[in-house]
Amino acid sequence: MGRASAKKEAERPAALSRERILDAARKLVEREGPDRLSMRRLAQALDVWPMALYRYFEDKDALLDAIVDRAAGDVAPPGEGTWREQMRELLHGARAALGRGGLGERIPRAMLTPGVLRLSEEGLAILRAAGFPEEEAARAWHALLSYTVGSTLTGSSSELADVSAADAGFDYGLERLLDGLAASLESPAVTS
Amino acid sequence: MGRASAKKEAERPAALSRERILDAARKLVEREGPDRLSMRRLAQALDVWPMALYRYFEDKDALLDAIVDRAAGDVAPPGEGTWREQMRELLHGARAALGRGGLGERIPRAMLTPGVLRLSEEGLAILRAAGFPEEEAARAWHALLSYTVGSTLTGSSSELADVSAADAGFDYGLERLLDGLAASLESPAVTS
DNA sequence: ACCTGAACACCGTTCAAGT
DNA sequence: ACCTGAACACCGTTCAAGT
Repeated sequence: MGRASAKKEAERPAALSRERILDAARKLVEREGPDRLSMRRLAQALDVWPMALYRYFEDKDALLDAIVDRAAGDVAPPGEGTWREQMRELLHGARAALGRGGLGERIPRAMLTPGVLRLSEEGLAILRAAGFPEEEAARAWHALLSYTVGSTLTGSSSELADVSAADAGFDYGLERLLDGLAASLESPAVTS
Repeated sequence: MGRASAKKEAERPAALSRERILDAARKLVEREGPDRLSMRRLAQALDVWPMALYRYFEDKDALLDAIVDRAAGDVAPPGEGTWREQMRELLHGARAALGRGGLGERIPRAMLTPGVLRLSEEGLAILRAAGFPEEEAARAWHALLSYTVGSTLTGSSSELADVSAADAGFDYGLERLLDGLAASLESPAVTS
């Protein structure tokens, strides 16, 4: 960084960086949809040749993983409240972050990136604090995340074009799932 | 069909048809994954030029919709039993059918195809028979389908490579969701 | 170290024929 | 009616330079 002071500011269009590439990629995905994201188009948006991107990301999959990573990492940690309130808050955040541009379907691939791991840790912590034994907390989190990811896909479907209807649909199922989890917390099953 | 008897059987490699194309496409997706399905490769597998396929499907999306349509249509209708047993059976079938080759993420697009509509009708019928009012049945089905679709994605993730573990994970969340729905059936909420 | 060019091996799809 | 060819406008990515 800055090994010799540039003669003039803005002489070069700002050096490339993971950060700058991810910002541009996100913008492109949000504006034109995930199908329109190509390395070539992204490079063009950054006024750079396509191959320049490969110095920062191994390939397109790595770039998409990084987008999901950052989106998940940006989900706000829940505030004070009961475990149900906290879980609701966390998953609403996740749904909003992953819904943009069909990122949900890429979650499985990116499960082990820092951002997604942090999100999962947050979810697990809520469940542990609620009293779920470790193993059941893991299963409960998996169920909640699966439901949320599934909802980002089916929720953008044609019959639920209405955003608030989609939200209400998500909340209905989430409350039922939380009800079921709460019941299992009160009277644990003998097995499983 | 057969406007003049062919001089010899197997003189021509069997005429193209939607059925034959779909069979080949399914085989390709199951064997090599959905990313490997291209119109060109599919045409090659059928020993035909790429453009021949376009006489049977408007474009690649239409072909993929048809694959999902047929997969959903092939899900066995549930047998006798309680509504929970029937729903379990239906969704296990759906999960198996959609899990093959990442078809789940294409469900939203194909929501209005006959096969997926039939599947939804089956699910709604179970819920209506269980006593859910029409509107709540629709929401419950949406939740159950979202969870199932989400599970086909997250279930194939790295940490759950073990199939039986993935199945157990799916069942855990499904039972919790069914518990929650059953509870709502017994004591309906004032609103929602 | 970082970016450029050209090239390779693919895509989906249009359009104008062939039979 | 059904399939062929060639072509167009794209892809992701490798490789060998340039500065």
